Amino acid sequence: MRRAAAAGAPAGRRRAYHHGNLRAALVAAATALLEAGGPLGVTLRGAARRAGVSQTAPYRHFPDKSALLAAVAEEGFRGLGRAIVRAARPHRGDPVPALQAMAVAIVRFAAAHPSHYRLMSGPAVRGRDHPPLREAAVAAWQLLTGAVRDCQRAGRIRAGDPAELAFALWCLVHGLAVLAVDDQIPAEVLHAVPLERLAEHATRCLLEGLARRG
Amino acid sequence: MRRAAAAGAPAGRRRAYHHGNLRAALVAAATALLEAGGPLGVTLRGAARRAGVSQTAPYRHFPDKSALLAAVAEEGFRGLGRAIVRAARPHRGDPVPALQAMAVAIVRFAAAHPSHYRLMSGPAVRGRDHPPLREAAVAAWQLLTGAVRDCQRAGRIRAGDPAELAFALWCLVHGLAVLAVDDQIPAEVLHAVPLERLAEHATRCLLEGLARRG
DNA sequence: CGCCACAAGTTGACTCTGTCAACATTCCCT
DNA sequence: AGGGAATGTTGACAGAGTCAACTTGTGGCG
Repeated sequence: MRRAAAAGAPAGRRRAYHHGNLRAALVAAATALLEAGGPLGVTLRGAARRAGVSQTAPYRHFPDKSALLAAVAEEGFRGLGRAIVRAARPHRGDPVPALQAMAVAIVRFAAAHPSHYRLMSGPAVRGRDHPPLREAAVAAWQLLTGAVRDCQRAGRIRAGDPAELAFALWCLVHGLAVLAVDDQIPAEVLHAVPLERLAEHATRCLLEGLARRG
Repeated sequence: MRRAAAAGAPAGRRRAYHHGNLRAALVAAATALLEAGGPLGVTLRGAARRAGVSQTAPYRHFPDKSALLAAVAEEGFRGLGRAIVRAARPHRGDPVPALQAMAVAIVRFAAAHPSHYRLMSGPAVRGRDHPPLREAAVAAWQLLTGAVRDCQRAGRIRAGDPAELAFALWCLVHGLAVLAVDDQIPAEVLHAVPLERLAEHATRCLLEGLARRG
């Protein structure tokens, strides 16, 4: 029973054994399932089916289901990081708008990939159990801290531990993203103002509070 | 096979049929499972076992598992509302500290009942599908809006739609709560400042931003 | 060049879950 | 007292995660 050519995985440096990079194919399959059917739609067996292998083949690459989910979430954080960087790029040398653009980008990312964002920030995967995930998440959020530091250097945010100040912004943005993703934003709020405006508005409020106190 | 006395449910007005208020017993059992084993530990059959009935008995009271979870989440929102009210009580006539105390109470509630808070704000139950849940959630958050309105009346927060202003605060607090619950607060932040201080700090920043602009 | 140990994948099974259909029991109202 | 509806049980099904044992392909070593 010969398998009919690898499923188009981008071929890592090491031409893999039987399948041609099953690991990546499984992550891709799980991601597809996630976007299609939400966190509950992701299933080890389903991912295996979609990758064209038997149900237990994934166990050669992931110790259990949560490891697969962690890999998917990790990829998500990488994507989030890219989105943040991309959003900040046009605002070089203008730290406050850059910070604002980053915040909006996070909310936009969540809205564009709700299931993915839910997985990243949800209980299905505890970051502590998966160091690479942890690192990817921290790296993404470090971008915010860096931007806060830039604002401080420009005198647009008061002095203080940038991590702590960025943390407030992080909470705000994450909270908004999570509410959006969980469809918990009251209709009367959302009708009045589109999501991205909400993000701008809220972050502006906080930034005014974070500005140098007179 | 006679059942051995109801399991101590608080006995509603109508002495129930066989079990003695199975519905409430199931919600209690599911809540216990939730607190013990997280969202994944909650199981229809497990709740039934814990309530001392057969696996399919719950279907006489809930159309499916998510309805049970919704009832648990609804109860959670009621508890959250009580906690908020209780926190604000000592600050009558002092709207800003009251608002701050409410914000802290929300974070404290989340930290005290992490799995419960996760369920309330998670994907397991979509509020849209369960009107009572929706209402309980809205009622809890309305408390924040009311407190913002009080602050506006006292001239401590600038004019504007209180729902919209409260929304920013809501995002901030919810984001902090969710991060705490998901164990995603960086250790260096948490070590420096305990959770409740973080809540105070963040809300103060936002409140300063929400104050009358000069 | 041939062989062998190991990595990668498969088969089959077990337990647990949510859910349905059919049946039994108990309560309340007339 | 009796009947209908509310309540609960038994038995079964498919699909999930996971383990043990087996098979197959791969690269390295003699």
